[in-house]
Amino acid sequence: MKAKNSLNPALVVKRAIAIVDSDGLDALTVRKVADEFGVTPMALYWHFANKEALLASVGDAVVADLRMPAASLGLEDYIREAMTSLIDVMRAHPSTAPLVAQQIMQNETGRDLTEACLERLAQNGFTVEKSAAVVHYAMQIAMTLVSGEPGAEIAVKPTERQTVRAEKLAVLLSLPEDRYPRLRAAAPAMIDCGDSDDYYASGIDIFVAGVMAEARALADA
Amino acid sequence: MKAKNSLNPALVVKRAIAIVDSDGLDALTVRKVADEFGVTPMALYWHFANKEALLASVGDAVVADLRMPAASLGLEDYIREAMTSLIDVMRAHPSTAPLVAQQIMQNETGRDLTEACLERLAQNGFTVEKSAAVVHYAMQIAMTLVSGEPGAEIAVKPTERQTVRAEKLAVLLSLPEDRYPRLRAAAPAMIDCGDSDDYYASGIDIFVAGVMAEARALADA
DNA sequence: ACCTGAACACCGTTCAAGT
DNA sequence: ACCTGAACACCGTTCAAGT
Repeated sequence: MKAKNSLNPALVVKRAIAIVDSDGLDALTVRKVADEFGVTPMALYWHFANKEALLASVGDAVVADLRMPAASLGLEDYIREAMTSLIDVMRAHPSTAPLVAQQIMQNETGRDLTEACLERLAQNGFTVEKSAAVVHYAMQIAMTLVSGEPGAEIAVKPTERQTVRAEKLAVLLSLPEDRYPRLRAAAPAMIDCGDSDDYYASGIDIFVAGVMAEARALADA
Repeated sequence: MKAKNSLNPALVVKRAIAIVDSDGLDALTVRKVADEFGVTPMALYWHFANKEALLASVGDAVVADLRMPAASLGLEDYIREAMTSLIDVMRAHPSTAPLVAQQIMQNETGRDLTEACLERLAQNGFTVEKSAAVVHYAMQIAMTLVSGEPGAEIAVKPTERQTVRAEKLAVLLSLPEDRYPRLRAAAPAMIDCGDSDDYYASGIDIFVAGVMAEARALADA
């Protein structure tokens, strides 16, 4: 017989994050969470309206660690810091990245960050539409960088990642050398990005440089 | 009684794409496809090893329309054309974007496009690692731009999109004006990007500008 | 207020059998 | 070669009932 009040939303979310971290997002089922608490699946429905609500709570919990960049920063550094902050939060629990992206506007810090970015973009000549687009790109790109990190294979269980990587590499290396010399040479780098920090820094650099190019174009007009 | 040979991979994939287009990727189930052919779910397993293989075939079928940019183009225009080509292919069947991204290297045109991009990046001083990263970013960003197009709501059935959009807008407009003036002003643009072509052109511009900034940095070194 | 138990309508997939 | 039929191990979720 289980004690009452053994369940509460915060505890459930914590367990859910642990499951997602170890086995991927698809492994997060209502029944599995319930099992780990030694409780009936339906017990969770007292604390969450449905699975969607649980997923939203997971996203919100991960977003909670989001930090605001220093308010004194100019456009370029602010965008860079905002992206870095977002990515850092997602990297802590990579498989939750899609949930974080979906939940960010429901979170106070997420909204404050968005507002601050929109403010800086407006100050630099971006129209409302352009600003909205840039903020949207930033969130989406942060998510894909994390979800699609080569070598991380977020959708696959950690135990099987090595195998999946090896298979992918073998496929690329089986291509004819005369037709795909660059692809074969780049194969290891495409399957595993090597240094994660470099991978993210490079991605952020490209995005920030792109936004600044747009800013210059607007300033010239 | 059903006629034999009523099923073949090409027909099944065509039906699958139709289902995904009208009801989203989650609506694509083995049972639903079978139903539409008036056939047992297990009939599909003669033509496809499993659902994963069916999804791969769907991705491959959509990638098939990918076109190669003119070989004479320089780095900037080539990257732009490659991105545009990828995005155009995905926009034809937006909900399949993740499948396309996953399948692109299994497709001949996809590999040729990748090889050509890697070649041009190498000619412009990009290291193997940097080239691999840029190509990877391009694919991932193309996918998120399409999957995350504001107003498209790929995961939601077309009939419910209007409602979902209205709810999202209401949430943003309920925020306090003194704290979130920019967010409120940008709300309509964030929920619906208005002109899709502008949205994609702007996203491509930012990415290409970012890559060219990197190219200049490498040329200076 | 908080959880159980049985049931329902779904999944993908196996395995043996039909034609 | 191509498909059926029954079965299995999963899902999320409803609804009524227990304490």
